[in-house]
Parts: sequence; C-alpha cells; structure tokens
Amino acid sequence: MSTAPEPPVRSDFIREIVAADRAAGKHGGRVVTRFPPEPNGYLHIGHAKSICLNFGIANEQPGGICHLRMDDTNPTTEDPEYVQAIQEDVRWLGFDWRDKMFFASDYFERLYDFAVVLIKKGLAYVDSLTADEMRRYRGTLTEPGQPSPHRTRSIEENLDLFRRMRAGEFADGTHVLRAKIDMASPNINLRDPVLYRIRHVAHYRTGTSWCMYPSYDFAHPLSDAIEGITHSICTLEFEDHRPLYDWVVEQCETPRRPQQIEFARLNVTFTVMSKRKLLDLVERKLVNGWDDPRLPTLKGLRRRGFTPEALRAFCEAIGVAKRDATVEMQLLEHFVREDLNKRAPRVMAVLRPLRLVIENYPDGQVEQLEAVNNPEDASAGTRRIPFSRVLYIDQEDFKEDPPKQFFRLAPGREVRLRYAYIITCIGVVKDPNTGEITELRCTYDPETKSGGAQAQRKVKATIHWVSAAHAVDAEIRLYENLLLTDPAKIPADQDWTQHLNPRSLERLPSCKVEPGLASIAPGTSVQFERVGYFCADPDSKPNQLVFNRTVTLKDAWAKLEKAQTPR
RNA sequence: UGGGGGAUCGUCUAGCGGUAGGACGCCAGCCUUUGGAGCUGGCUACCUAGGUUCGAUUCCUAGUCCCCCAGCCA
Repeated sequence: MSTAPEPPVRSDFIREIVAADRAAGKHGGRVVTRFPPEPNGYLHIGHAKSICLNFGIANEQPGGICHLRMDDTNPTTEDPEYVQAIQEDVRWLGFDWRDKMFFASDYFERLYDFAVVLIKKGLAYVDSLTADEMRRYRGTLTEPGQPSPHRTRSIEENLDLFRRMRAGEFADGTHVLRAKIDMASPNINLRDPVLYRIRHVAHYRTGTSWCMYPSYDFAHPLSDAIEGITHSICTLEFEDHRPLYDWVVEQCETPRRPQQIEFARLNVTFTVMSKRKLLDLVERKLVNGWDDPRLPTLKGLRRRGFTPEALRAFCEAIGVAKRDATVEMQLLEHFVREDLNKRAPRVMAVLRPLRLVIENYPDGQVEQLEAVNNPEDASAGTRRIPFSRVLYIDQEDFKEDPPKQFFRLAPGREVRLRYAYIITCIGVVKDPNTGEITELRCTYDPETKSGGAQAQRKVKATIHWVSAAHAVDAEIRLYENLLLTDPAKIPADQDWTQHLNPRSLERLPSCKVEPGLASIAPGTSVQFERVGYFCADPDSKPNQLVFNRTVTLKDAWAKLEKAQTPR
C-alpha cells in the first residue's frame, strides 16, 4: 500500500523538527510516530489533538507510519472495554494504523530482560523501603534526597531479589526496582525513579503471568525503542522526564533511540478534560454515561452530532505549540457549523409548539409544497411537505407585545411561512384561567404561495412551521456548556462540580417535526431551519424520535434581545 | 527559595534582524423566502527595563508573571 503523503496544511515546531531530521538523514530518514493511550478511560477531544498530530505527521511523510499502542502497564485501572472503544474512536476520527497495533504488555518479557541488564550494569537496585519511607528519602523540591540503605546491595543480591519479585515471593509494596541515578539531582525524576512495582493483580491481557509491572518511565521509552519510533510526541508535563527517557534508552543500549518532543495539551473553555474529572461526572451520575452529549469525549461529541471532519479541522486550526492554551468553545462550534452547513439537509421542526389556525384555508385541504433540501448544495434536491389549515409554529416566533426589532408574528402582523404563504395574525386565543396563549387565529393570502404571483412581496420575516395533522412527535434535547466557569478559574480548594451548568441539558418532550423525518437513522445530522443542527439519537423509537442539538445556528436576534435586556 | 518550560490581538496561532499576518470572536454595512449561509469594511497584540544595531517581536542582560515536577499513576 503506497498512498501518496498528504501535504501539511500548516506547519508547527514539531513538523519542523521532523522535516529537519528527515533532511539530515537522522533515524535513517524514517518517520515513525505513535499514539499511546492507556486503556483506562475514553478518549476525549484533547486526545484528538494528539491523534491528529501523530497520524497527521506520519501521513505527510513518505513511508511515514503511526502506531497505535496501548500503554497498559498498570493492571489496576485498565480494561479491554477501553481498548475496543479507543480503536473505534481513532477509526471514527478518520485514522488508520494499518497493522501497527501494539501493546506495551506484549513487551513485558523484553522489558524484564532490559531491567536485568541495568541491574548487571550496577544501574538498578531492589529497594525495600515502604512507600512512605521512600517519599521521605526523596527530599523536597529544594533539598536533595538521601540514598536508601538498600542502594548499595550487590548485583548478585539485586538479581536474586528481582527474580524472586517476579516469582511472586513478596507481597505488594515490599520491594521495588529502582534506577540508580542521582538522589541529589535537582530534577526529582532522576532521584532513583521506580522501574518496577509489585502488584498481585491480574492484567487484562497477561492474566496472572506477572505479579510486578514496569512503570511508565521505564516501559514507555523502551516500548518506543522496540517499535522503532523516531519521534515520541507527548505533552508538556513529561518535559522533565525527558532526561530519564534518554537515560533509559541510553543505558539499555537499544539499537534505536527515539526522540521525545513535548507540546501543550488542549484545554477548551467551559468543559473539563482531565480523566479524573470526567470519571467523577460519570460515576457520580452528574451526566448520563461516557457518551453523554455534554461531555468532550469523542463518544459524547459523536452522539451530539460533531463530525470527524469538524474535529479534524478544529485540531488543525488550533495549532501546536508549547505555551499553555485554552481554546474557546466557539472555535469548535464554528467548525461544526461550517461542516454541517455544507452537508446537513434542511428540515422544519417546532420545538415549543403553538397551534395556529388559518381561518380562510379550506378545512380538510392538504397541499404538498416543494421545499429545498439544502440551499448550499443543489444536488441535495427538493422534497414535498404537507400544508393544511392547522399548523404548529414555535412559541418564540410570536409575541403579543413585540419589542422593537422583533420582526416575527404579532397581532395584526404578517409573516411568510417558509415555502408556503404569507399569513396575517387576526386573533389570539387564551386559556381563560391562566391567560396562557393557546392558539393563534390567522388568515392567509392565496396569491402569495411560494413561487406564485405575489410571492415576491416583501415581509419582515419568514418563520418555520409543521402541519399539525402530519407532524411526527419528537423529543429534542438541548445542550449548553457543561460548566458556567472555566475550570482554570475555579479555586483548587472548591468542589468544581458546584460550577456545573444546571441548564446544560434541557429536554423538550413535545416537539413536532416534519413527517419525512419519521424513519431517520440514528446518527444522521440535519438542520432544523432557523434553529440549529441536530442529530438523531440512538434513543429514537419509531413514533418517538429523539434529537440532540449539536449547535445552534448563529442567532442575530438572540444577540439583539440580549443587548436590549440588561440584567 | 531547586529544576524544567512558557510569555504576540478578547482566544488560538504565524514571524526565524527589515511595514506584526491568519483564524475564531466582536462591531458596522450589503444581501437574503433560514435574523442561517454568503459578501464588504472595521476593531484590538509583541510582559517590563536596559543594551547591541541604521533598524529588535526576533540577538544580549536584568527583572516580572504564568505552567509543570516531591505516585510504587500515566
């Protein structure tokens, strides 16, 4: 398979390094990257940035390839369910690892051998301090650490102890294997980091073959080296692990020496990205599972109606750099709108129905009116929608006492019904007890039918509608920001969930949508004209459709209204 | 107060000694049978102070501020 490399749309400091390395013949001119998630949670949009970067770079280079590797060195939190989900998400995003799917757990035996090499070189030792003691010996940010009393164990004793650790002779926490580097290093990562810890826990892939597991700092660089990774791209917090990364590949004398490069992770306003917080939301049932459309998980975004194209365009637009950055949610929304505007068929849906009767329209008459499916795409064609005497319009499109600049329906006013007629409101029916408006009485002008003689007449507004007798029932779920505050601005001593937006989900159970939608497949995106982009939810049933609002349309009136009513 | 990083429009991001550019956002207007889309115009930035230089966002010096690190997590 020799697909031509894709030209990079824009460059960044990492692509510059890769290009320079390639030009200089470093790594034999090869470019091999990897995306190395730990299968202990679901992927989110921050991972998407990393996926787009790693696969993007590989795809741009002749012969370049990106591996998918499960960094599964901690059996206590990992699960095959996540492995499955991660693969689905990466594929859904549009990337292909071909046959390069790997597991760090497949390297356990080789990793063990590397550890033995280190011990034999006098560069690793078995320590028997408790976790607490080890912490005290480590020193602090400003004070050097002290050597463990076990630091001087003989190579023979270390070899023996390490073998017995593997054999299962010791309980959890009684011994660890540590690198022997420098307890006085100003870089705390170099103060004899732990390489192996005992955990009598079954691993989801290796079962009970092992009762000790390598740490990230040991397994990661070696996994990269084993796979021949050339550029090991990770986030900023690993920057001061790089000397350790280099030490491990150097001292283990691996034939290949990958190079670690760090970039700033993605933050997005009004949402959370940390695994801990996401898990918190799911476990405390503050959201409805990992695919809750309010979550920035890829599963959540997919269910919400975000497309892979939009996500990739977003990841490209945000760039790659080293400074901490928080991208505005509006940028993400911009890219879904841009994508869906080109592709989503237009349909009409009424979210909060208000009954409207056209007094001079013949009772029992039904017309099939022609409507354009997508003004941005002529090939999408047209469809027929039924029109009759009794309709529903959205409550928002009528005001008994319209404010300035409100162009829609009001007593005595006329508006166009999209693809239909111009109507005039001649009466308002109210519930005698509550005063609530229950029905609008209108007349229509038969000459103003769409495409007809008077159709060109200018009116201030066009509103959407559905025919009451023909409409299909639907539940529509509206979403807003998960948080009211940017997580970065929440004080650390505060429970961040206090800042959750109580209106992040609003269910509208009694919506009416046009009949053509009756058999829409879950996952399909449409535009509800004048309202927003929506995606059919898997909860949909034949006579009870469910839609998720992906994003609103830009709304000039909402902005005006907000400006007019100072709080 | 140790070490590692980073500071450019409101937000991301470009710049590699020679007029500070792009995207989102915002504002104004045009257009419109979606107050959508589209189009036009506009808005706002080099952390500070010195120095080198004909010329500094870029190089040097000294500060300031922000982020990360004291897991047997990754």
